[in-house]
Amino acid sequence: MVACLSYTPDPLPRTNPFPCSRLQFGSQEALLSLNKCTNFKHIKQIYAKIIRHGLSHDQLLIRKLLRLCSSYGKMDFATLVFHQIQGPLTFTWNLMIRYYTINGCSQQALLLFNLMLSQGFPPDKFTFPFVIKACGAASTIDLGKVVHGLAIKTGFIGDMFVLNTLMDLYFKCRKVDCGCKVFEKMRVRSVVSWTTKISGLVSCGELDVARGVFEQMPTKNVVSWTALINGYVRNQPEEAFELFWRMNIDNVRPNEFTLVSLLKACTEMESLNLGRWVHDFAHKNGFKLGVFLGTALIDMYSKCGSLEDARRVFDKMQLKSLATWNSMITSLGVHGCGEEAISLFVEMERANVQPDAITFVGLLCACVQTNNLEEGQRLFKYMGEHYGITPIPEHLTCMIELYNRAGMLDEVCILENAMPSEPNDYILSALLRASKVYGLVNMEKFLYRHSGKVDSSAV
DNA sequence: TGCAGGGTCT
Repeated sequence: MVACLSYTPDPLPRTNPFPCSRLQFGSQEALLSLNKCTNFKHIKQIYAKIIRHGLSHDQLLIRKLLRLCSSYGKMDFATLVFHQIQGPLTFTWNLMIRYYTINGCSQQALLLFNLMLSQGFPPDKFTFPFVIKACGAASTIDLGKVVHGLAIKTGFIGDMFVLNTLMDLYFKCRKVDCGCKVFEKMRVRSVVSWTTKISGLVSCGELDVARGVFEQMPTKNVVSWTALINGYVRNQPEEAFELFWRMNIDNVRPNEFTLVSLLKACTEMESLNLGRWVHDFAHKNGFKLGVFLGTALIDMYSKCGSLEDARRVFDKMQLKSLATWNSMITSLGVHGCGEEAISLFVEMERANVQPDAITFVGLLCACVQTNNLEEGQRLFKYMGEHYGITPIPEHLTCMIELYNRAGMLDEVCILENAMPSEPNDYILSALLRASKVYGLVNMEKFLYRHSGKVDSSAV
């Protein structure tokens, strides 16, 4: 968390180290160069040039640079650049807070806000939504309440963006009453205010209340329709489609978000025909096969039983995200195509896509499906040694299952070292299966050591 | 510079 802020870069020159340079490189040229940047190395070169030509005081230029660093996920370099600015404007502080949150560094965002205040830089109406979002991302409702108080004290609480973000924070932290209170106190409400309340209630499990709020909404747009549709996907997928038809009658055009929700509903219903209909609808209505829609289609086809269609979508996708690769690898694995799953993983590595823990869940599941202990052991080792990925319960469940099937219960016990303090139900089930089959006394002891939930009669 | 809805996991 403190990594970015405690990062101590080599000192950079604050003045032009090449005052006699004859090169013509002003702010305009620097901006043009930044606009043409295609890789991070290029950004660093331009920054060096900015320093050399004494342009580092130009905050417009620096903000552009920070935005590029953020888009490349290079927040360590952005931190270095930011701390070279003498007297950053509130605008620039705001952007840094926002970029930290976007890049998953919400703690750094909050630390930077604290630094901003302690150095006497005044927050403005833009600062608060960014900071409140950081509180939400860091799940710190207590700090969120402090920021709420500060927004009141500084007079920015009347801003609709601040109120909408606050409401969202309270709902995301399951403080339904506080979220509703913010909504009630709003003098003016936008479609975003209403939609924030609807989606907030839907995550808090208050679907009926959310429906009531939706019906009261003066103006509905595609986001509000999709928020409600999404609420029905898991437990009442048919109702999600009913709402979709109603939305069409109301002449609200669905977007990619809507179709992804519908595909999830198809998956819940295990309806390949309906899934094909959504795919066809997307095609006929000119939707591009983007990463979200494409990945949702792969998942739907796979879970509805058509691995061939899933693979066809995967091959057709021009742009693939990590989730896309993971979805296809998992699909191959659960359909018993273990070798193909591993081949696709090799292809993924060749494409320079960095795998994550979920990739290895898919791969290890593929090994379980095909009873391939040797490959499972190799991948489990490779995951840690090559990628530094720490095993999560899903990996351990697969490994226990593999060792269990091979009758290697001593190996199961070795996994104890990697076991979380409170193994989840999947792990306990896998261990129980192992214990039940082989009736090992040691296993019973092991289970008792890790959970008070297990009844000895079940073993 | 801003606020709402989406994909991969035993």
